[in-house]
Formats: sequence, structure tokens, C-alpha cells
Amino acid sequence: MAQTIQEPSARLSPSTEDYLKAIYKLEEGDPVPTKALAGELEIAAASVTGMTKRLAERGLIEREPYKGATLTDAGTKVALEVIRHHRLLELYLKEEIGHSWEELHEEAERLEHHISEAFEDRLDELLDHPTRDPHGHPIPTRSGEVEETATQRLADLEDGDRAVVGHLSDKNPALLEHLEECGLMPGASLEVTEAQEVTEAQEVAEAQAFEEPIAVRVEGGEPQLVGRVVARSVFVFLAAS
Amino acid sequence: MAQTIQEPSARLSPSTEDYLKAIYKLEEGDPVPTKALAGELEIAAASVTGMTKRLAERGLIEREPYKGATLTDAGTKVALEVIRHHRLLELYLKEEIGHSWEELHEEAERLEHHISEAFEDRLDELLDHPTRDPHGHPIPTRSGEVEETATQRLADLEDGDRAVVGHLSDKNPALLEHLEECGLMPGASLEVTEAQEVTEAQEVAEAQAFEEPIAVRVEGGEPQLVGRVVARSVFVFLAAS
DNA sequence: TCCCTATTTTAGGCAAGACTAATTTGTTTC
DNA sequence: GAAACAAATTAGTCTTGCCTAAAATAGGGA
Ligand SMILES: [Mn+2]
Ligand SMILES: [Mn+2]
Ligand SMILES: [Mn+2]
Ligand SMILES: [Mn+2]
Repeated sequence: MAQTIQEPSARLSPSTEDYLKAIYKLEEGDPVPTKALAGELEIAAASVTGMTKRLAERGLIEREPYKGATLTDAGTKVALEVIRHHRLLELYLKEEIGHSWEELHEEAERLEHHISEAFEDRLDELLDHPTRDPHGHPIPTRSGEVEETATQRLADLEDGDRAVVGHLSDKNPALLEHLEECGLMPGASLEVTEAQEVTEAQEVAEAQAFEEPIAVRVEGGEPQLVGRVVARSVFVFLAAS
Repeated sequence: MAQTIQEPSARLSPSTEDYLKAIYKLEEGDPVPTKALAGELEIAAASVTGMTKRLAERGLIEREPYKGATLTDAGTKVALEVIRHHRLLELYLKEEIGHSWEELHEEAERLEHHISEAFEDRLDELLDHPTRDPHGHPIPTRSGEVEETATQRLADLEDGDRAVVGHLSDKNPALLEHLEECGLMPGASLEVTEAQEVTEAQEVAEAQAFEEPIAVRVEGGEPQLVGRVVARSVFVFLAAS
């Protein structure tokens, strides 16, 4: 019970930060169950029980046995700081260092725990105070504000819909390569067209790779077919019709 | 005894890497005593005994009880890799990110353990395959070659000696600031002059800060007085007279 | 209401890396 | 050669984070 408040200078462990980040990602109003957290972190459930107890003692989360974990304000603050590090790093590694989609995530996943606040600030300046990472995820501000995120999937749009790409799933690097070639990058405007407008050769190729394609025209380009699996990993802001 | 050889892919812990680096730094032919290592790492001697045993089991060092530790070839390779990371990072942070002398060392000390080989290669390219870090320390090549290091101190030169600055002690950031103002940076050519050539006002100022100054003229500049303490932290290559 | 099952927690272990206190060893000195 | 002292090692603990196996619990379905 005696929730130990320690000096803020003490660096939290990478493990601690990853737990808080994972809870932040999974919580949507209600508490995150042990098993969900275990899945996200690829760790045994029993280990999560132990760790979350310690996090609760430190005042970073609230824990309801058999229910799940919720971030406290302190915990949320840490999570957002780590996410800010992660996303600034990803953008930096992509833009300035030239890392591939493949390398981006892993490198940022490690470095996010080890850069100083001064480094964070330098990156922010150097990148001209960016608001989105290369996947289109919002970069939290230093004070913890987060921009809105798209919830609609490209795969769920209908003929004639116009939209702007918000963000892309970052699960699969190969898919990101593909999307880059298609011009389906965050910020791109697009329109869902009729399937007929697409050439047959392309149709065959796409159909082999990914079933049930959707026809899309990215602004300034030709109409093209995009596989449903692919289109499901593209999140868009639907334009008011 | 059964010295476990493990797959090279397994990342070594920061702690392990710091031990190897410290042994590399302290060994000069003969084994590094427990106490010396404990001092360098700011860790209790008993802890060092325990850790060095484990390092020996892993084949990274050789350990002679009551004598000390020596790096094996495998251990040396790791030490040089970490040092390469450290020095590339220091240069990068100074040149591209704009870190201060103060921030340089600490940041590099952490990040050296966490960057990927791909990142290392990118830094190397971006910096145009540098051979020296901001302090003038040689950057080991990927294959583990290390350039020669200066051993003579500016403080020990005599009137009329000419020399080129090799490297600077990296203990004290404030001192590095001072040296930068004096133009005493790695690569600078200099000449030790007669004390009389220096103005009296400067003499007084310098004498207050650091006793028993030495008179130095850096190429392209005016003669100036440099405190003995300061001059002791500047290592030079003496020019053949 | 009772039982089944998935989830969660408890119990017990382990490795890494640190600590302090006690003991041993090596070395120097008289 | 014994005593004294410094250095090193051993012994015993601690914390963090992970594991597996066993026990407990919550909640839905019969
Ligand atoms: Mn991480
Ligand atoms: Mn991202
Ligand atoms: Mn280090
Ligand atoms: Mn250096």
C-alpha cells in the first residue's frame, strides 16, 4: 500500500517502460487483462502478474486483481514520453540515417529507452517539430498531447469515397515497402474508383498476391488495384462527401 | 572449465561490455588487478571478482586468481567494437546533433551498447569514415585496427618545441570548453614559446586559474599562457626537431 | 445452482549484477 | 620467520525480471 514515490531523476528500466507503453496501447477505457498484456509483450502471464504488482507499488499503474491494469497519470506520462522517443527516432532514422522499414522499428524499440531528454529535443528541432512518424502515427508533444488517429480502413471504403491516408500498420516491413511503391503513404489523398478502370494485367498480378482487390487512385497517379489484406492495413480519414 | 561458446548473435549486456572496455583500457601487457577494475568501474571489488569469473567462463577474458584479468581475442574484439561505437557516437553527437562536451560522454556511454551494426555503418559513412573522435582518440576500424596514440603531454614540452595535438583528456568537460577556446584541439600545430612574449594581463588571469603556466603559440594565433594542469591533459605528437 | 474452463494468481526457481561483512592470501617489513 | 597490511576471495543477501507448474478464481452454460 505504501506507494513509494521516488525522485523523478531515477531512470526507469527498459522493461518497465515497455510495460507502460503496452498498457497505454491496449487500454481503451477499461483495464488491460493480464493475458492481453502478456500477449503484447510476449511474456508468460505469471511474469506479468508479478511485474504489474511492482508497477502498482510504484504508483505507475492501478491494478485490480483478476481485472487488469490501468495507467495512473504518472504512468501515462511515462508511456507518452517513451512513445515520443520512439516516434521521433523512427522519423529520424528514416529521414536522416536512411534506415529501411525493416530496421526502423527494432532500432527505435531499443534506443527509445536510452536517449537523453537533450537528445530528444535536438531531434525535435532537427526534424522541425514533426507531428507524425513515418507510419503516420502521431508524435506526442513534450507536454503529452496526442493528435487524433484515423480509425477507418481503406479496405472498408466504397466506390467514389475520397480520403486521406492517416497511418499504416507497422507490423510488416515488406508491406510498407509495397505501400511506398503504391504511393500510399501518410498524407496522400486518394479516391476509390471502379474496378473496371484498371488494366487486366495488373489485376491478375494483384489478385495472385492478395485476394479481392480494391481499386484506388492516389492523387496525381493512375488508378491501381490494392489487395484487401494490404488495404486493411491502411487507415484513412474519410473526406466529408 | 567447460568454456561455453555461444552463438555470436546473442547481445552482450551493457555491463559485460563495460567490463571488457575497462579491461582493455587498463591492461598494458600485464593482467588488470581486481581493485584497479573496481576503481575504473566504480564497483565493489567483491562484485568484480564475481563478474570476472563469469566473463572467464564465457571465454571473454582469462583470469588468474590474485593476479588479474586479461582479454582473450574474443574479448578484445568485443571491447574494440564497443569503443568504435562509443567514438563514432561521440563524433556524431558533436558534429551533427550539437551536443555539448558535457553531454557527449554520458550519452555515448549509454548508446554504445544499443545501436545496431547497420547504425554503426551509417554513422561511419555519414561522417566520411573518420579516424578520430572529438577528443582525438582513434576510432578502431571495423576489423579492429587502432591508430597510434600520443603519449607526450604538452605540460612536459620545452621552449622551442613544436608539436601537433593528438588527443585530450576527456575527464573534465569544462576543461574541454576551455581548450576549445584556446584552439588546442586535436590536429592543431603548436610551438612552445618564451613566457615573456605574453602580455601581463593574460599572465595574471591564467596564473589565478591554474598555477605555473606554459607559453604556447597555436599555428595562426597569438602566443598565450596555458595552465600546467590544463597542459597536462593535452597529449601531443612532438615534431622531429 | 453447480460445474467447467479459461484466466489469473501463487509458489518456487533461476541468472545477472550488485552489495556488505568475514575470511583468506600474498607481500612487505622488521 | 613472524607480524602486519593490503588485496582478493568467499559467504550470504538483495532486486529485477523472467520461467514452469500448481492452485485458485470468476463467469458462463447446462
Ligand atoms: Mn522498447
Ligand atoms: Mn511508428
Ligand atoms: Mn557504457
Ligand atoms: Mn572520446
